[in-house]
Amino acid sequence: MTIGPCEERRLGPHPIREVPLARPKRTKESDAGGRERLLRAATRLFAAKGYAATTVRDILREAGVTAPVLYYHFGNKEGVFLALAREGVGRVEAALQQALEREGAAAERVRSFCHAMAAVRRQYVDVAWVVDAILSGPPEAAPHFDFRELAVHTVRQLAGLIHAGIESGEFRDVDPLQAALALSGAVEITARARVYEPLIANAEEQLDGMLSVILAGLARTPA
Amino acid sequence: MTIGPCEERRLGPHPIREVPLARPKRTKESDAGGRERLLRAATRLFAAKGYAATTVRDILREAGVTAPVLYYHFGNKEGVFLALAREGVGRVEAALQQALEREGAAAERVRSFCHAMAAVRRQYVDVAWVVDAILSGPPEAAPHFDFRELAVHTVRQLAGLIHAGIESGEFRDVDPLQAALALSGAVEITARARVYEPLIANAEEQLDGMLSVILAGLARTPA
DNA sequence: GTCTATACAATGATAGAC
DNA sequence: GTCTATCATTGTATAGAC
Repeated sequence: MTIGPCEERRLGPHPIREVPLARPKRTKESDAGGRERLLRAATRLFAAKGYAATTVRDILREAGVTAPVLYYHFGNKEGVFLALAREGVGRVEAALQQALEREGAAAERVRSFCHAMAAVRRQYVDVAWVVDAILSGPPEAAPHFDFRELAVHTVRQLAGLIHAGIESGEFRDVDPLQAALALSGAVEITARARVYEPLIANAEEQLDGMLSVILAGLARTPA
Repeated sequence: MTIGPCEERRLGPHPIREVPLARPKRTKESDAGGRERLLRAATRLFAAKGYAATTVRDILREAGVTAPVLYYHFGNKEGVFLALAREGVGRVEAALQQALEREGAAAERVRSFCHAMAAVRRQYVDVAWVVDAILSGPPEAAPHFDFRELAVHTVRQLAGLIHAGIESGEFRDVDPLQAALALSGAVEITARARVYEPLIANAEEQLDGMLSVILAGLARTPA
């Protein structure tokens, strides 16, 4: 392999050019106050480009407000993210709690819990991976935020459902945690459906198929 | 809920302070040339902080070289990432090809393929999700790189193994693709073991357990 | 192939008026 | 609560010597 200077396209300093920041485009019908608008804009942008790659100016332009509005409500860029993450976690918890309260056979309860996980994860994948990314490394420049706790708690709840199914004799005597992790894996794949795009036409349907495969392995009576 | 100014810690401009860039710390025993050193440093940093949050200066300091070395070899920051991603993909392909060539019962072949996937994913999770993140959004500031193709190809290979198991009568007549996706999910969970830390003591062992659960659902003869 | 020195745009954040 | 104007710092990238 030859060694030599890289000949690929060289760019001038800072390739990402921005439209000259003119008057923020606040359309007449836009309703919500600055706080809400900022939160929504930030969610869209963090999702599309990630936390670090999204600049404060990006958020301002997208929200149609000016800098002091952001700093007034959230203190700084990190504050925007934290507010947004907290809100997201709240909704996830609510959705899962609701799914947990459903009645029925263990297999059905597991199924609807997993679908709820997938739905909520699909809605917040992007926020999720941003938080995750921030958490995974060393604590440098990292907004401290407990997202792992939510993930772990969710798997535990799922394991609880499986444990109940074993107790009732509906499931074989497997390790509930391992089964719960396997099911979470299916949910995870669904949430990342974009990556497997050519393989997954209908994510919800595909998830149901995966759940069937795994639940067959849990059932006491062979399929 | 009251609305008011955010009172959380305000920071001066640019909280992340850098040590005044002095002479790069190139220890005497450091062997490799600039190219290798840069690649290794960038991998570590992208892994810890993500692509966007890692600055060229970070990479230079970590590698112990100066700016022109980077621009000579890779053209720009993106070039460093692409070089590193290409190298990673190459290794993944090699590892999986090797696992694919193993002989034995279908269940065993599936198992070792999944373990290879996990091993290689665990080694490159960070690069993987950086690429993934870059790919998922709209094509803004996105180095064009085909990582999805690798993921899809891998699932297809796994589905092939399962299909063979069905043909030979070892597995039930399930949808090979759904089974392959479910197995990929287990691998994915293992690769993200950090997130589920309190639940996963030994990732490899846990993966084996998950595979057992799923393979039980595939087996023709009940467990 | 690697160094010193530096250009200059974009960044996060603030002051102070209204 | 929101605006205009602006700051200091960081960011990517280059010129030119060796």
